[in-house]
Amino acid sequence: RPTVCVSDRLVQNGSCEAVEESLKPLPLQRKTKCSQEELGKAQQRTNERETQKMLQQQERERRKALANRWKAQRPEECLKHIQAVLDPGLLQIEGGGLVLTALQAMECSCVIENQAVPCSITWRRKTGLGQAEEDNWTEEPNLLVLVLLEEFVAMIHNYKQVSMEGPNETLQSFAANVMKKTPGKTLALAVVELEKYFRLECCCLPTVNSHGNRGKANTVPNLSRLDVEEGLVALQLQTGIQVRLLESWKEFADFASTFTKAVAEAPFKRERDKTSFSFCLEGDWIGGMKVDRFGKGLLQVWKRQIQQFNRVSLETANAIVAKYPSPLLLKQAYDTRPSRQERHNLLAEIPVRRGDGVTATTRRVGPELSKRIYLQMTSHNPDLSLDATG
Amino acid sequence: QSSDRDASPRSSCREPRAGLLKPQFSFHPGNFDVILCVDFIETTGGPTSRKQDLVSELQRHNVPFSIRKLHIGDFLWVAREKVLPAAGQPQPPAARELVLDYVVERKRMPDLCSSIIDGRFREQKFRLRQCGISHPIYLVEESGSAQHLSLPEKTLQQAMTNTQVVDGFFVKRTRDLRESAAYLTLMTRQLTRLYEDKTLLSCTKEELEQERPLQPSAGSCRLLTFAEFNEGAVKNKAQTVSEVFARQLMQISGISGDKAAAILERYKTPASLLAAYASCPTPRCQEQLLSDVKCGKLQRNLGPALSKTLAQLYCTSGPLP
DNA sequence: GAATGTGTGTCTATCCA
DNA sequence: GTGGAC
DNA sequence: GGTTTATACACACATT
Repeated sequence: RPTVCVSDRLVQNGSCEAVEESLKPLPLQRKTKCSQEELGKAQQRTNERETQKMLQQQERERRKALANRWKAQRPEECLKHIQAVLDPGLLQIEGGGLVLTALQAMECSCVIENQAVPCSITWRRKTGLGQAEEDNWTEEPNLLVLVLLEEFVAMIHNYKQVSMEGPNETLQSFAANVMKKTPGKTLALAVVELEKYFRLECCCLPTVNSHGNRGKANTVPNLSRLDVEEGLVALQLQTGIQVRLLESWKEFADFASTFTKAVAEAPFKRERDKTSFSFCLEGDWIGGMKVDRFGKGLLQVWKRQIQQFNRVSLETANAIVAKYPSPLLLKQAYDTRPSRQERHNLLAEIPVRRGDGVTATTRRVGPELSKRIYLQMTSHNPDLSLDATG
Repeated sequence: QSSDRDASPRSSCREPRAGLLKPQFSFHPGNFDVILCVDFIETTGGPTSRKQDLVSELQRHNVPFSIRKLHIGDFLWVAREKVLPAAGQPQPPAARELVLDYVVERKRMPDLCSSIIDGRFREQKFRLRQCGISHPIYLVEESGSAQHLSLPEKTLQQAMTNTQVVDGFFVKRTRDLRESAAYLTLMTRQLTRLYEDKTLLSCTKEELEQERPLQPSAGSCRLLTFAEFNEGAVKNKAQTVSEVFARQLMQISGISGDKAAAILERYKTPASLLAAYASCPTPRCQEQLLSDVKCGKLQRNLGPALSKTLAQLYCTSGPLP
């Protein structure tokens, strides 16, 4: 199907049906016994009003709750409903405290908990459904993991040594383990002070170590930046995971803050993208025409409405609007044409003057555009394709 | 190494048209090469420019590449079938090409700035998201981001992280053009390894949109022909009545996407709206017809002012002011 | 939305009869 | 508890 | 006669 974003908009109407339901039982009753009838009427009115009030209040409260939840996702307030969850391992690293400081400087709450993944950050959002104070949070589908420099270097090195297919951990296996522990989450990695490692690797002699398998065995000699890039590209192509290389802990703190903001604003932006028309962002899109309270400018609006069709030049729109200076006049013209062919070609022969003076060539609107405009003005099928060759 | 026919800048930039009409074909392992495609703009900034450095770097790394006019993205990779020269034919038949599932948008910091300001940034991301390629990549060159750009450093970092977190794009940061070339080189090599053992099936965009069950780990994958991809990124898509109606509504100031959608929710077509206006017993009723249409977030009234303006537009029998 | 600031208009709230 | 406010 | 208070709050639109 064509790329229209008229797509899935929320249809949020629960109130109308209920109201109509309550208004239904109102048939007239014959007068037989005055007192009873009066009583019944009164009862009916009372019940009716009670029902209406109840439903109205329920709907109003529901709408307010929904509105508040939507407001909570706006860029300005969304951070206030977010809490960042830091693994204590982060704070035990030198410079890890900067992350806590940076996050606390933002207007989001911040807690330290043991995470399933060491040195990771996750985020929670207040649902807003909680009438009881606090405690209902939903996990955001994001996970940011700080990879210790030594482990990162080791994993790059292990990937380089394709010969040894032992238990040596690579970025891929590391990522796989992380995602196994946190199903359904989008993983992002960060590494700090890799450049410092390279500088030390150059200046100082390579510290040759026994090939200890597990992590803490440190710097592997002769790791080049190319090796790192190789490993990163491999990780990208095999898992789609991206690794942020940072020069300092300050940069990591800034990145964590930026990342937090992005996570907080993500639902808002995604919802907007869903429920907005794609053509608003098209490069040649022009904003609405200003029109005063008595209709000055509506002719320009009408002309620009004609230009919303594909392949309509300014001159063509001018010609059509000159012939039919309002939508209603065009519709009435269609109504007075008895045959379908006449309606299709109503605008086809309208002359369109192109160019200036000597080079002026006069053509016509043409049957193709004429038909498209006819279909647009008269069809009751919203999904009808105007460009279909039928 | 395998220097491509199109690798020389002076060689022809013909774009293979084969494949558009062919319903389906496939490449089998060993019968195709992976080639990096470079957008024409990335190499022709003029002789005074340093754009040729990229070509030099790619040539220095023996990267098989081809320079073309890409209608979206700056780099991508195609699998080109190996064609055997037919007997007596000076030129082998036109090689068919399938575009791999990765596309790169290169952005230098000044470009990123201007893109964000004039709104092209969002538009590009939208087009990349639905161009038919599953893995868009933003290649950002932060050439000493300390430079005074028209936007603060913090803003740009936020934009890049948003692209990663919100849009789900892969964001590769690079220090300069040389590192970018190195990245493209590595990508080319590893993509070659990734795809060389797979069976590549040609596929249309429509088929791809309904289901793409094959992830890059499967033994085969369905890919667009380069011709369909590149043409599809520029051609005007078919319009529907409701889409054009929404665009028409938004021609008047004050009618935004949410407002137009709310109106469309009640009257999905110009005909139905005109019919509703015709059913109104009084002009007063016409003015208020859309006044209580619930708009946007949750059910905010369109209001009497816009309702009246719309009534004027669609109910005025004589010429419009 | 990049981020922030500016003006149109509705919306919510009172007070009071 | 409704509805207007100049 | 036929519009309407007063404040807050959005939204559409315009700028560094």
